[in-house]
Amino acid sequence: MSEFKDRVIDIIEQVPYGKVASYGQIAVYAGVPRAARQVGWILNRSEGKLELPWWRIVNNQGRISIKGTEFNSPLLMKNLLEHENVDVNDDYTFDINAYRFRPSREQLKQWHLDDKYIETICSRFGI
DNA sequence: AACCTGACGAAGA
DNA sequence: TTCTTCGCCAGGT
Repeated sequence: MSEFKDRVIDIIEQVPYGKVASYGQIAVYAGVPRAARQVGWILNRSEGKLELPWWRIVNNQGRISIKGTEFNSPLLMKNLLEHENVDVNDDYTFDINAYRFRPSREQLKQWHLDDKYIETICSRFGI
């Protein structure tokens, strides 16, 4: 779990300004396709402790789905995204595909994933 | 120990 | 299209 967590954190740090990635996307890049839930768990538990662009990680439906803690809230997340020119609707939805982070093949290779797996990802996300 | 609950999401039915 | 199931797995009760 520790290795997976390290990978998740490393990848999230690389989601650029003005872009977003889904929990499932991060899980895929970290090498465990169905661990979206763990990604959410890691973010939830690391809030306030790590310097991560946590507001750029959203659900795959294009909706802000956090509940909110003393460190964050859906509104704060919305404001941070809008500050990066991501157009978020009042109901916390937005066009995720318009802003989705699409790593290059070079970037995917950097995350120590085997070539076959990378091909699967590329075809799935159209890279 | 058993069971529940998530900042999730793909696959079936 | 909407609803359920299940993978994933740490923490709480």
